[in-house]
Amino acid sequence: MSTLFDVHADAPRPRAAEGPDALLDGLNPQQREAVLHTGSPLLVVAGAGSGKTKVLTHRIGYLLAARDVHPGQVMAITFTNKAAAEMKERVTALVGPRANAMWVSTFHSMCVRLLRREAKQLRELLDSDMSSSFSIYDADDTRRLVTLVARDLDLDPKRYPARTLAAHVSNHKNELIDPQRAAALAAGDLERRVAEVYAAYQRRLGEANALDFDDLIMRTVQLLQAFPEVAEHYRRRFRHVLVDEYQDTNHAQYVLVRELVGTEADSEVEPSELCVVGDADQSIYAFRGATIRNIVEFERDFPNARTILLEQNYRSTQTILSAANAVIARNPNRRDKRLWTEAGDGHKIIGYVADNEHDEAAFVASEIDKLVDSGECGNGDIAVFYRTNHQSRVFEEIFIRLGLPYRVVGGVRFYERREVRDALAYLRVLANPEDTVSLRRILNVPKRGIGDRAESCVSAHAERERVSFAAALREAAAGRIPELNPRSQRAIAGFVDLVDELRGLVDAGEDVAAVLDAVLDRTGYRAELEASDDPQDGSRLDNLTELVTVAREFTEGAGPVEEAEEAADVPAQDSLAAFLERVSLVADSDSVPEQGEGVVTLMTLHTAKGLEFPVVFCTGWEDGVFPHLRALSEPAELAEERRLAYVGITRARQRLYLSRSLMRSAWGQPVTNPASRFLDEIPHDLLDWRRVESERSGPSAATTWGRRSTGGDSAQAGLAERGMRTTSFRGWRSGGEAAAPALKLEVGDRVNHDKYGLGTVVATEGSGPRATATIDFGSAGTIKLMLIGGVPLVKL
DNA sequence: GTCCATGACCTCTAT
DNA sequence: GGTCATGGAC
Repeated sequence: MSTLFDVHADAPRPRAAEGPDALLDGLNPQQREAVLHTGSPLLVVAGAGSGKTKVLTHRIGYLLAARDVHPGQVMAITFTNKAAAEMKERVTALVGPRANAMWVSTFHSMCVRLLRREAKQLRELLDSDMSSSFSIYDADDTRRLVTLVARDLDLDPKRYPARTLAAHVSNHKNELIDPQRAAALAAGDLERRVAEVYAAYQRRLGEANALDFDDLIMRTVQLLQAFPEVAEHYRRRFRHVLVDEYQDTNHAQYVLVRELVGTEADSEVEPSELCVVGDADQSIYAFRGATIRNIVEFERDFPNARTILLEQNYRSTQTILSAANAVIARNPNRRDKRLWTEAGDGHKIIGYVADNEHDEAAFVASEIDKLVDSGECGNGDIAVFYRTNHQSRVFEEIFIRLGLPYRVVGGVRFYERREVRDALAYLRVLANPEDTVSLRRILNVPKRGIGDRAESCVSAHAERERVSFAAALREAAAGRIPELNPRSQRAIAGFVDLVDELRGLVDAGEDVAAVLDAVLDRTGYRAELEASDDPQDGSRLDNLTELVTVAREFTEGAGPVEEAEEAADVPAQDSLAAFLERVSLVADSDSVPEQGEGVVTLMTLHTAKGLEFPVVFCTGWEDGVFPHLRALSEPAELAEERRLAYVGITRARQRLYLSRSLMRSAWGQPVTNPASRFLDEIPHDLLDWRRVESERSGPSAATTWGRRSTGGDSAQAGLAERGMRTTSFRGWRSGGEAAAPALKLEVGDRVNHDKYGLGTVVATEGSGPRATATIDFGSAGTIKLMLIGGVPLVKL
């Protein structure tokens, strides 16, 4: 979690102090050309591991050091906070602290920043009372609001599930289609319904003073287009626009970039210099609207554009690159690109066929153990990848059992946990009283006697009187809704008073952590969890404590300082808004552990993009799992899965393991899957199969073996078609282990662990099968272990 | 109004 | 194997 709010302002000696040419040292000819290129739009096609971040940061450094560009004229856009923070840090290392005046941020936070600055125009554009403290709705909020809207429109939730409706609305927004045009374009029944929902949903968002993720981009584009003087202001200011991961942009983001840069036709201002970096082979977000078109057609979109290809790889061994090249070469219609390295062949790729997913996890665990024991690498050098989040479970189980420190990135995310969302909903209501979705979420949480009946009564009143839900709630509290029974009225009055009281704290200038703490206390939320005997509520409590800590770090940390230059943009009391914005826009990859943390990192292939590890275990190579079942029949989706394979393989620096399982349980049912077609696409001499068939299991193993041994032919066929997870969320997933605690420990007990040696118990938590102990093993570190059977630990 | 049993659908990936 | 929406009992 700490990486989230870290800002490293402390620069050693800026490289630029040695003169601008020092910024060109150590670059290969193509990289150097990309840094030096001046004037016309530039596309850097950067293969995996080809030093694209280096090019971006050195280019910015060179602009500042040699081309007399002021940092305030530079805007750099990425997709994750982590990437933005890294870029800022590296530029700072090159040119010193003046780099702080640059806008380096994600698409989404850049848009939030712009929209908050231009709140007046935004109000005009939306013709609503939208204030600069608008809420940001994520996928879950969006789904809830769509559910309300669909209910209002009397749509059958079976025929028109909220998820489907929300997905269609999202697609429209990514294509910059407004509700009117959606209605005009609608052909079938579904599309007409979607258009209706879209219109009503946008109206409700406006009333709630909220924007969803897609709106952040779409509204920014609309604002720049509707107010040319605003667009011109930004064009005059940002003479250099740089975009990372350009292959992941969707249509709206593409238009946004064009609006920011401007064209010759925008008479007054010369277009700004544009530099985009990307790799079509690593485009894996088509499902959320990203279109490869943007990178493929760059030269058509921006006449005079220059393209530079980076193919030399500085990350992996040639063996790994050859495997990656061979797989990606199967994709049709791609620009040929072959990664190469001077690093030599290195180790062979190790393959393993497991009997089931537990066997696969055990193999991974034992290999990790061997590698770490041999001293070849530490746990922090190792990553385990899988296609879908739920596959992490078996790895977690065995890692916990063995006391192997790990962290799962993503999955059931911290900010998606019920208790965390509840707490944040309170904060959002305090920051934005009109936030209907959040208001309705907390109305009866914890239970205070405001049931469905009372809620729909208030909601109906709001509709009838054409006032907001928040206003109707006040009416209700004042007894002006006759349909409401006195008991409900009292309960609502109590709730309104509670919220007012809490808002008083915000107005009095209390910091976010203090407000959050008060929320948890005065609502009784904390007390309810403390009183509960459900073991899950223990970790809920921990998560809330963690959230308070995050809030405190945010207040004390660099949050506001980082934006010193821009501080005047946002009213001071909006540290609350700033905090909410930050937690709304975090990405999974923002919480990837640092190598120094010494934990094995588990994550999906999607989250792995942009990262690298000395040792990579890529698991679940089975048709139906990876490539995913839903991609098998769809060539475009299969191509995207293949790019995902390419991404996974190219994350590895030294050692790569590929594994699959003959059998795995899905939805509680055992399923057998054939080998992934992508395995056959890897030249056989690059692979060293540690185990190919089951010695124990039955017929399915034989057929799978047969398929593997005729790999060459089927390839043709294929062508035709903080410590552990607990840093940010203490407590593990529920369910699973049934074993009783192997031993009872108390603080102060001395123990001996097979692997970590002697230690002292410093804390214990939970009971029964969930009992854990945090143990200080001295030089081996402080580690939290589950005390279930099988843990190699004895009490002394 | 709250609690609990049932069943659908599910998990693909995520700012 | 989990979550969430729904419906009936109290």
